[in-house]
Amino acid sequence: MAAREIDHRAPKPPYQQIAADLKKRISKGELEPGKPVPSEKELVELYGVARNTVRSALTLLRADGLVYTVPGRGTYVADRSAPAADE
Amino acid sequence: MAAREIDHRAPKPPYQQIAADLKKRISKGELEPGKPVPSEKELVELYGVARNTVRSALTLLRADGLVYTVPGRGTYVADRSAPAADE
DNA sequence: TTATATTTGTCCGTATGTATG
DNA sequence: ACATACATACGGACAAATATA
Repeated sequence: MAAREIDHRAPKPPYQQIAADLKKRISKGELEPGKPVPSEKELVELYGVARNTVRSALTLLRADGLVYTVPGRGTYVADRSAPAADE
Repeated sequence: MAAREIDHRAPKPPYQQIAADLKKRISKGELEPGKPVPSEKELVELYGVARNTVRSALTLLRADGLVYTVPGRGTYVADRSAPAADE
């Protein structure tokens, strides 16, 4: 998988572009429920941004309930049948 | 107002301690709805942490709908009658 | 138990951009 | 143009959780 392009001069900041890209990959089924999203380190290399930027993107996906994270293990695509609204 | 103490060795990380402290001050009425929370710069000096740490705390309060932020102006205590669940 | 590797969690310092007044 | 305040990003560091050897 080639590096995915991030436009640092686009109106949308990189962390939002990355979040949108990952959302698309999830909705397309490229990233399947229960399976891990690439590690932060891999996403850093994939998008060519800093780790904090990747983490900001993942924070958005978590807020949307699209993924969940297990410390020390990784971040996984959430199961649609278990929506995480709030609480 | 003396510096508010943050325990860097406590189980809760500083940004959570700060969020909890600000929540308490809001619930006590020390920080009133519609009125500004201290600026990030002031919170940095008050708690003796980095700006990013203060911002992490404010992000939690925003997620709880307790405060809202206006770029270039400041962060304000939300009005309880207008709860911001999501969207 | 200890050690090591991987991954996420937290924090710091700094730089630059955007919005407001 | 300037000052203030928040937004985003970079890079680096160490801690904590997990898994494996």
